[in-house]
Amino acid sequence: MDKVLERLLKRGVAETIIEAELLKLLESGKPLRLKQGFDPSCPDIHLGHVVGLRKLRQFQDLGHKLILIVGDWTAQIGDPSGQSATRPMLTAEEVKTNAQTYMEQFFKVVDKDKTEVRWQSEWFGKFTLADIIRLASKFTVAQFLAREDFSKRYSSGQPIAITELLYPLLQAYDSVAIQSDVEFGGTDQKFNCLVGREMQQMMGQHPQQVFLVPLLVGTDGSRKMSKSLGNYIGVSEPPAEIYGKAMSIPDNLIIDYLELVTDVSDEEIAELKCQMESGSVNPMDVKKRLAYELVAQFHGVPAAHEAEDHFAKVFQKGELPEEKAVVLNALAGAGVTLTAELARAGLVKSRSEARRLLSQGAIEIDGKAITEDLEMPQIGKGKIIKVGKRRFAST
RNA sequence: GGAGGGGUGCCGGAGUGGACAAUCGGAGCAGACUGUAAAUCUGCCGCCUGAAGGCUACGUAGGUUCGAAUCCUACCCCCUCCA
Repeated sequence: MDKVLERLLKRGVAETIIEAELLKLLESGKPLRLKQGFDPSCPDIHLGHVVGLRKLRQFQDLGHKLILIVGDWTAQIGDPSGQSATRPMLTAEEVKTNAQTYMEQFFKVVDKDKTEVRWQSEWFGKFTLADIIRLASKFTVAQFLAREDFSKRYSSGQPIAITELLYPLLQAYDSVAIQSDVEFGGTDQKFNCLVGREMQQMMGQHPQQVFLVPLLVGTDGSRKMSKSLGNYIGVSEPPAEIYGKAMSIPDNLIIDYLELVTDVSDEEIAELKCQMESGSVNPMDVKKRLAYELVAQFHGVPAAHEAEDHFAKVFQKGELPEEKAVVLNALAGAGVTLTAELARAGLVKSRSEARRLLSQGAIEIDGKAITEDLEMPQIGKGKIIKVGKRRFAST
């Protein structure tokens, strides 16, 4: 196997089905049709998605073509791999704006010129009940119960909606509709992708290969990265935010992140790992490298330098940040207190929260903790206010 | 169609007439310690108020009561088992 292919098929890959066939396809030189789905109910892309998207990019760089499917029909069902069976139906308008947001972020990683966007409604819009029955008739309940998620819920008495059984069928049919050669997804997509293979075979197509990437663990260090768990790093977050969040991940995740979402070479990663284990390097420094790489990837090198400096200054040396986005109104009338102003500016959820933070010594003005709620005119202009660990405002 | 169980705060889950803004656990937030790591310890964890206090909350709507998450009535929703 040549070096490029080896890297493509080995690094940051959980499983390929069937590897030998995929390799043969890649070596044949034929441009492949890569399939990636997009759920329009959740338009924001985070690092967890990036793992797969980077792989797609690597395939594209070898001349293959991505077919991005907007799942405007499956979105109405809700992917059973989460627990939430029911999802609000989206209006056509919402789907459209979500798709736009998604693609803005998507093409930060993926090559737009080698991507074709298709909507499920192109084919499902014409579907009839007869079509659905025909699809469903090819599968059995036993097959679906083989899927871990379903079997678990079934045996523990959790509900499984009929529509959830439909989900894999629809996703599988997408593969038929676009004549997919390789479907991409996280390991939680394995079942759906395999149904796709079967469906294609039934329809007289060559079954697609399946390329599964590992699920990235979120910043909390325990659960998979997801927006709803709040343990994610979004690709369109501001540089300082990405840098800061990266710095807050547990040490044991550093290597995984480097491997899955950066271009740092295997050799270097191995070395860093070795150094961390032997204690010859502070894991924090490796983490800074990671944070830097991430910002550079999504915002460019200059932004990465800036974020690095900012972090070192503000958090390591304890200096105050120069300027911050949130500006409080220092000229508010007498009687307008800091807590009220913080709540108004959206830095805290409520005045109660602000007061709580205050009493815990979590609010600082120019680096000095305060415990009393001051009125804005008392604070004056040009001060830096720090709330908790990472919220800043200025007057 | 029949029988039974249940809907409580972000989640899980106690509570079965007053002491309940609601035990406890998890998540989250903050402080100490640090490397904005982990672990640990401490505090907070509906909203308004400096506080006393008030307001809104235990599926929905009514009712009983001095007083209801707790009792009654109706309605909505969910789950399990049998057919």
